Amino acid sequence: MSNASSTADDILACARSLIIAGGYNGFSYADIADVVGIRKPSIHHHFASKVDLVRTLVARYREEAQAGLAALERNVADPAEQLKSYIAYWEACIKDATAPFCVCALLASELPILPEEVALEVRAHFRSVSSWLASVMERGRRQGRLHLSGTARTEAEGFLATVHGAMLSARAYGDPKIFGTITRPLLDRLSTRH
Amino acid sequence: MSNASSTADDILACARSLIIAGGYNGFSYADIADVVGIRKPSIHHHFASKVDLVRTLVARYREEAQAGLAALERNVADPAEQLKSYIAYWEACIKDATAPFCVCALLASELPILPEEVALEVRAHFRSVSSWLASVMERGRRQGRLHLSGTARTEAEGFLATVHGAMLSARAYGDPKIFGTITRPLLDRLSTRH
DNA sequence: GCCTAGCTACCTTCCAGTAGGTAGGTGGTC
DNA sequence: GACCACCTACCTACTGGAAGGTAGCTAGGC
Repeated sequence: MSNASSTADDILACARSLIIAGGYNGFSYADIADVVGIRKPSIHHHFASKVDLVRTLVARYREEAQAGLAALERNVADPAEQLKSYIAYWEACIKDATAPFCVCALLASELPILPEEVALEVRAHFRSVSSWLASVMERGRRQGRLHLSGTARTEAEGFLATVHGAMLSARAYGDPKIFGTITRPLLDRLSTRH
Repeated sequence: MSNASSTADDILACARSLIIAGGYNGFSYADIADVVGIRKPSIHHHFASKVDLVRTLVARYREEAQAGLAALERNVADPAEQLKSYIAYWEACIKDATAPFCVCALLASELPILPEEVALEVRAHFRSVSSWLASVMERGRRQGRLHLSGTARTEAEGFLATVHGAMLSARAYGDPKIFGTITRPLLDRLSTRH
């Protein structure tokens, strides 16, 4: 194992950024081949089909996301600070434009035409992020660190939706700052010291 | 004029629902031809190119949206009720599944790979809806009918983002009810009688 | 006689995917 | 250590089909 065959990783990384730009039908094997510096059919050596490639890509994205949230749980004690860090992460992604959109949020918008195997992964991502958010909300309320208007679940869904919408607005306006403009009041409203 | 040539309208309507399902690259002329009951090249008689078709489609969508908002201004006096009606409109769209997503919100997610002519229309839609929302927020505050935490502009952007995110969540969970679950607290928070 | 709204037939380009080959490396066995 | 079997990671050449689009025809209406 170790840092073995980086080509497969390069293909995944390239496909990820192409999906972030234009979704499942927004890129081709030829696009990847050009960037990675490999011939088109060689991609099939690493991933049997496009569905296989994207399913793997989303599965890995989900692993990274889970790992990121787990790290947040370990390193940040306060629920309010956890939400702030989550927002700050995306704010940084959008600002430096490396990955200015959640892969699963983008794919979710195309769900009706997505291959079922990919769709399953995308739906699972929404469930796991929203249930993490709900657990943060619940803990924040118990500890008196977050002020919830409704149930933890409702607050979590509203939070996630606003973050996704803020990504979309940042893209639509071509202005990274709008993400912060939208999410800051969201955090303010939840934090107890208002 | 009058109810002339419905074929062009049929093509636009069909393309619209296909775009709502999977975005700009999620449909082809062949798909439209199948549904409309026409041969593929006949579409070119009505729309010179795919870009032309989609640009026309989005322009018409924008006109309808503007007309809808104007009707809301005419028929509903109270700003809080205007927001409620706006939400109710989308809730109905999502529930009966005829057009469960905003055309421009979906296209906005693919902005980086959209033809420039289409991208311009999409960006314009965001600006006009958000400026309408801002004017409703401002009026609501002046009339003491809406309780804003920040500026009218900020509230409008947050409102729009949450609505878009709620559409996405409804799609991701395959559950129309989640749209209401997310947007109801949004309205409650803004309405003065909380 | 011209316009409208279709049609068939065709073009080029691109798409994901396949077939079959090669160069270089690894491990096993006599 | 020579030979062999097998593997990985690519390659070239190609296929069938779908993409958007073009050329040129025809039937019917004002």
